[in-house]
Amino acid sequence: MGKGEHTRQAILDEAFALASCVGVGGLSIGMLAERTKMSKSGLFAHFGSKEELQLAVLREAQQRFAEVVLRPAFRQPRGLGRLRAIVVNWLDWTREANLPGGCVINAAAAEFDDQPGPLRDEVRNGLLALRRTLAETVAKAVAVGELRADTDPEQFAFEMEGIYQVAQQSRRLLNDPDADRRALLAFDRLVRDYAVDSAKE
Amino acid sequence: MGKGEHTRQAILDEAFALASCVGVGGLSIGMLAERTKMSKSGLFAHFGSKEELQLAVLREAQQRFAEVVLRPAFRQPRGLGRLRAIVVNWLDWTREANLPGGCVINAAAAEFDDQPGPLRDEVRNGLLALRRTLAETVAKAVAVGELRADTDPEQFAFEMEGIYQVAQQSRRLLNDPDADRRALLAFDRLVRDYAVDSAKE
DNA sequence: CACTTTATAGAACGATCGTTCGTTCCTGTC
DNA sequence: GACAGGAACGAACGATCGTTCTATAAAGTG
Repeated sequence: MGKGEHTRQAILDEAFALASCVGVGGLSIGMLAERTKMSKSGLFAHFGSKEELQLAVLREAQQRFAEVVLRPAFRQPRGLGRLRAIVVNWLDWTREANLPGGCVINAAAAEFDDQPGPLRDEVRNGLLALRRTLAETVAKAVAVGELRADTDPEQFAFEMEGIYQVAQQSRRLLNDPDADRRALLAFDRLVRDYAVDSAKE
Repeated sequence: MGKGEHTRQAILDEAFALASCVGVGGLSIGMLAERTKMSKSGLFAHFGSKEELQLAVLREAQQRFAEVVLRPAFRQPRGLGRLRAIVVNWLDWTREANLPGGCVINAAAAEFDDQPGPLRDEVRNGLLALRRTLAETVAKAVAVGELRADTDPEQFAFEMEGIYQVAQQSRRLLNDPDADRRALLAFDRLVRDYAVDSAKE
């Protein structure tokens, strides 16, 4: 629509990339104003408070995640193929989205996990929704007959999340070039354990 | 030795607990002085800079981790028993150590993973050392004959770290009461996959 | 007890924080 | 072309940041 929406989005883009480096809590209006070549007050007016800006960044992150990771994967037919597509997209969504400093969501999760308030609620709800989506996708793979009937979808989603997190840490902090390969290895082992083929124990 | 060492340790204790809640980057001299009932300058003199204080907190964390998690586990004979003891201690070391706000190390890892400097180096070296310790423990379980000879100790350590991270997130952010149970389930599955018994494919 | 070293306090520094206010500028409408 | 509304600015606010100084109080040593 108007011009306001446009600059607001431009601010959000920059805030998104900045938060990726310094964390959602590390965002500052001054720094952001400098980067966008705006005045502090002019920028501030678009959000009304710092917390609202941070919330907007978190919502932006979830939206991009859905676009970059989930949506393309959901074009695959239900089953293991779709599940694996999610993992593959997930592992490099920080490259796909503009995230020079790593996954904002995971960083925010560690940052706000014990600081009650709207920010914690936002990231919590987002991650709960992700777990639900993962579990449902697993359940469909069971329904399709590619995973064993006694598979626990939530446990499966739990372990997938773990694989993602350690992959991020290994790649970004430890500079492990094999992080993605290891993550896929772990995922394949997870799938193999629950696959119908190996049902004969 | 003298009194200086004593108050310095008292400051560090408080800083440790505080960092657990607000993160190592979120520490502030003023807040810490208030909590310890000291003057900002008096407290500051013990460290010389904020960064040095933060480094001291990270070193303290690693030391406590070694004391609370690794040392007791290493009283177990080498093999799967020792490995499992590490996991069990690890999963609730935030309760054992004084960490009201969760694992400082993981939070710092997410915080500094793309901010070069001594802080990043410290947490990186600590986590690398942990991976090494885990991998060595796995290797010993192989040597003892409890895990298959083709086990990749680094891959095993990689997956253990993932289990820990998702357990923390599930427990602290998502308030999942089953987090520890799920983590142990994942670990047992990991062990079963590499155990000599299941070598017959 | 005198003396030296160390530990702590207090005040102030410049910088930056988030936020508010009043004004100016731009944009689109009648 | 006058007018209205939203968008951006510049200046300033009080608070807090990390840090530096100087001075006082305490602890350790002969």
